[in-house]
This record gives sequence, structure tokens and C-alpha cells, in this order.
Amino acid sequence: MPELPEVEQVRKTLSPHVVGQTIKEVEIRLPRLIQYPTAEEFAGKLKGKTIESIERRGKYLRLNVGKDTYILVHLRMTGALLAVAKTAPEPDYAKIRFVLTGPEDLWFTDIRTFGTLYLIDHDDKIIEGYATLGPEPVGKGLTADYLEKACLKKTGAIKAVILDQKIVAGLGNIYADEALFAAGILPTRQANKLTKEEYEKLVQAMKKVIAQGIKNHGTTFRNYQDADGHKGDNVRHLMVYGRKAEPCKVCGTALEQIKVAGRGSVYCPHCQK
DNA sequence: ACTTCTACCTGAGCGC
DNA sequence: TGCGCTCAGGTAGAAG
Repeated sequence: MPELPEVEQVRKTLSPHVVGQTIKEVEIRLPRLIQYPTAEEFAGKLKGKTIESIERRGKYLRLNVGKDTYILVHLRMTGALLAVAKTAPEPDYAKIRFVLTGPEDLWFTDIRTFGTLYLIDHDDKIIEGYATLGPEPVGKGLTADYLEKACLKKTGAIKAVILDQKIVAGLGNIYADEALFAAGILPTRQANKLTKEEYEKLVQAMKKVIAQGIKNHGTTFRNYQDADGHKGDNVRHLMVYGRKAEPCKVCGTALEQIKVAGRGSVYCPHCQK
């Protein structure tokens, strides 16, 4: 499931294949994935446009195709962007094909078809989820003071807060569980009742697990692959996610799984307080 | 204005 | 072998 490190890895691996390429045609096999404008307009307006650069913000990819014109892509759970040689067989679960001028085409594939694509032209449409993103975890915006203020009125679980993209951009279930373990904080703790020291620890932990995920080319748990079709290495560094009932790598206690904020959450009952 | 729940989907893994 | 069930989870939007 692509979270920030996986999306960043896609950005890095995709860029050399498609930046500078011009879109000759867009073939849309599942129109509902195009959230804005209509599938016809999306394909029509992109014809002849050149992909100038790719940026990432939170879990969104932004493919710039002109001044203030860009394709916004959210991979959700199983979406992928792949650069594939025109001579090679088409990828599994192919949903959208961007026919490029070069020897490869850009494919959007998706097993569960939750992915979303938009074509934004001079702010003609505000994408709420994109416009309201909080600070990047690896960056100056995320500080202990900031997190403490954001939690001031939050009486729900701390895990729900760090999963909220408006508060911090890019964490999903895997990195949220990993950050809470690294900080020694239970996912169920009431968000506004952490100590100053715990906000500090949690901020440092979020930065650490995200940076480590990026360094290891992302975490492949089930389906995630980068633009070259490669899986991420970070799964072997996971301390808790996907390790229910296995021994804690620090203290040996059996890890437990509960539901917090509607998500499966694995934690160490000994290391996390 | 907050929190929690549900819908959206398909494939993997399980018990029978 | 194959059926039916549960689970996986990011986000929008509904419900509480």
C-alpha cells in the first residue's frame, strides 16, 4: 500500500522514463478513475502535452504538463504507475495507457481500482485532499510544538491524528504503527494527553521511519511496486506492522493487534506505554 | 466542529 | 476443487 516513501520511490523511478516525453494519446479503460474533468476531456486535453517534471506531495504525485497544468495521481491502495516498453506485453490490471513519443508507454494499473486521477488546469478545480495537506514529515514544518498544538483539542486516539493527512502528510497504516512503536507510545493513547517529551519523540519517530522507508525504496507488503516494477526492501526493517503474535524485536514480548481508528494496529504491550 | 462509521473494490487466505 | 467468508486500507462523505 503506497504511503509517502513508496510514492517518493515511484516519483524517482518514473521521472527518468517519462520526463521530456510527449503524450500522443491517452487510452482510458476505466473512466471512473478519472475524477476530474470527464474522461474524454482528460484524454483530449492531454494529447500533445509534454511531461515536464514530477513532484510528490504527501501521497499525491503531480505530473506537470505545462504552466499551472498538471495531472494529479493518487495510488490509494493498489494503484501503480509503470513505464513499459511498447514491445513488451501490457501489464496486469492495466487501466490507463499514456502513449508516449519514446520507446515506452506510461501505464496506470490498479487491482482494486481505488486510484484517482485529475487533470488540473490553472486551479479550475480544488482537490480538497490535496489542498489541505499538512506538512511533510521529513521537513521543517513538522515539529513537536506543531504536533502538540494540532493535538490540543483531539480527544481521539493519537494514531488517528498521525493518519490524518491534514495534520501530517504521507503516513498510512504501516508507518503510523512503526512510528508509534519507535516512539514507545500506544496507538490508543488520547492525543491531547501526551507529554511534551512524547510529542517530541513521536515527531522524531515519524521523521525516522519515513526517512528509512525512502532510503530502503519503500515497503512492499502485498502489491506495491515502483515504476520499474521493483519491490521495496523496507519490509525487513518493520518492527511491528504485519507481525501480530510474533516476538517484539526489542524485548521478545508477543506483539498484539487491535483495531484503532478502524485500522488494524500492531503494537508491543511492553515497549509501548 | 468534532469523532466514528461506511462505501468503494478485488485478491489472498482460511475453514469446511 | 471450490465455495463462502473475512480481511486488507486511503479517503470522501455520511452519520452520530
